[in-house]
Amino acid sequence: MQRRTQQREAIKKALGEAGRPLSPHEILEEARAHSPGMGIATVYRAVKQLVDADWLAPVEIPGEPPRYEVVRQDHHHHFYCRECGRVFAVQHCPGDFRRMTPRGFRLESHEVLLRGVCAECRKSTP
Amino acid sequence: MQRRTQQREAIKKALGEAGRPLSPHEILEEARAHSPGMGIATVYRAVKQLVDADWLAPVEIPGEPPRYEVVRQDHHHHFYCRECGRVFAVQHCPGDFRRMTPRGFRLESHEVLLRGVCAECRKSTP
DNA sequence: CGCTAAATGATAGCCTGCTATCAAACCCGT
DNA sequence: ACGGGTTTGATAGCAGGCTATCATTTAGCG
Repeated sequence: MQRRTQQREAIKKALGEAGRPLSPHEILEEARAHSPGMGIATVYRAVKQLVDADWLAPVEIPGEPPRYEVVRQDHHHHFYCRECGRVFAVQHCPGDFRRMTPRGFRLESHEVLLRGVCAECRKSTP
Repeated sequence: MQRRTQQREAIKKALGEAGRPLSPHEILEEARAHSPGMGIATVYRAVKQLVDADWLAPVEIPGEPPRYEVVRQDHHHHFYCRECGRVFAVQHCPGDFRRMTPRGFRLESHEVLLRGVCAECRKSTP
């Protein structure tokens, strides 16, 4: 059976507090604040379990390792900052993707990725 | 200076005739029809040159090797068939991404990826 | 407590996509 | 047709992200 370990708690805490999707390495860094000495293997193991348990959802970005965010009900998309590499959730999906789908194709889902510079990076590098 | 070789011509022909973005391995397969015995290294070399020359544009898909399509003027997006893995260009971008951008962020570009099953795969696997 | 199965950390290994290397083949101006 | 620099094909090597392995530590039931 599943045990409640210091490490897994630290990982869940890190993801919950971040408020944005984190990569495995970001998770490791944040979680080490609560549980020093944690190894990367533990992060990968915990992430796999949490995804299987529907507590985490992967956020895929081309050419980047996946980020993971705590699952939420609302439909939303993401913003990728090319300066710091951080990913943020954004609201307001402009639906209307049926019309884009070619005749005869079955549309099952869609992804929107915004790219640019986040507010924090705009300040530091104007 | 740049020579006009059978292989590079075959690669350009394959990409031009495909009418959709191709991965390096797809390019290799198609180009071998025109130039048997071609090696994968030649494909990677040609693709790099053609991208630099603005004749090809990469199409990035999370967790997949990039596809490459002949550059075109119109703004468009892509459809990924989960059955055959082929990528297709689609029209009708639902603009309106300013409204999605968080306050203070600078939006520079956006990507829309539709996922589902293409017409051909719908027929063969209903 | 004491025990046992679960979890951890370190690290070697795997996988995939891509690049470097180099001898052989080829393009093309002369 | 010649010759020299370009291109090619084969393959070894690299990089990054992830998984497997295994001795050690630990949670938590009894």
